[in-house]
Amino acid sequence: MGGDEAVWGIVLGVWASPVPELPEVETVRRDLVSLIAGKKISDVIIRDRRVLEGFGPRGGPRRAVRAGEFTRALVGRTVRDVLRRGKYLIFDVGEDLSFLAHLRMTGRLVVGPVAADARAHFAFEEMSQVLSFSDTRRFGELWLAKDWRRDPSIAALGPEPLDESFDASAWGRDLRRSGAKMQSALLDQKRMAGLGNIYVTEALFLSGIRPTRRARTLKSSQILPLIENIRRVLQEGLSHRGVSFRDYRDARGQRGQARDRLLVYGKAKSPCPRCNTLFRGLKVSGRGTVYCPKCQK
DNA sequence: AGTGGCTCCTGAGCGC
DNA sequence: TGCGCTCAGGAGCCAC
Repeated sequence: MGGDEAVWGIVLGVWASPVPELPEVETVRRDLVSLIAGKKISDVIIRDRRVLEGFGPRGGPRRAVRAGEFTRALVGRTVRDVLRRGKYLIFDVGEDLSFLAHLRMTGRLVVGPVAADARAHFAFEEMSQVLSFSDTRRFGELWLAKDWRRDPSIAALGPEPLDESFDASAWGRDLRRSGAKMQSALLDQKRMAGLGNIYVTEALFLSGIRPTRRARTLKSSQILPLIENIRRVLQEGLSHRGVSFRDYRDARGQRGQARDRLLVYGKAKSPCPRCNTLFRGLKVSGRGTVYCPKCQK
């Protein structure tokens, strides 16, 4: 961890530990397409088999994984493409098979020398560098799917906010029928895929909506601006290659620069740039958020 | 339907 | 200096 990050934690008065969201995962995806698309997998090393098991009820393993099954299924396959749905990465290795990755909180997928802390890594033919999956907190997962669109995690996801086909009016109607608080509503991956705490917090600030505001109390005139602001913060994150506080890195191991663009996230007790009122931090349904008590209603 | 609480895990902050 | 406690958080699942 770099010293500047520690200083930031102190300056902000909050130890923000954000995790990869849509812009960060999309940045990794784009990097991976240029780095490994078309490459043939020559070996898969699983150093920590829990990376394949995931978490089920009471934290137990979600899937039974036979030793070697994952490796045998993938060796000799070519990575045809790398796709993204929400915060999930999908490695297309054939009509009949994909492998999926979720970085959860601290996961990294980096192409380079084998990472010292890699839980797993993939080697490719005619390529000296490997794809390492490192993950300090070990919440991340890798798993196989015959048809990724039918994978239960993927199938449950809501629409992609940056898709051209995103149906704003249907989404708005659905949102305004929900009794959930806005912070929870936007974090719900079934309602919209890809948002996490950072971008939800930023989008609500830009929209003048309190995190605790009930979705069904929004005016219909607030829906389109909200969607525009969600898209704006996601695009801003994307164009600066994601927000790095502590753990996030792109697939080349580089930090993203979008942290400098954040207006509210992690800035509790700082003055609002619009009205100078001090931002307030609070928990909404177990999630930390920050808002301006004057600008956000 | 929404929420709270719990699980996985580890490192940072903090009280003493 | 260092130990032990608390907290954070994505997703899944359960209870209310």
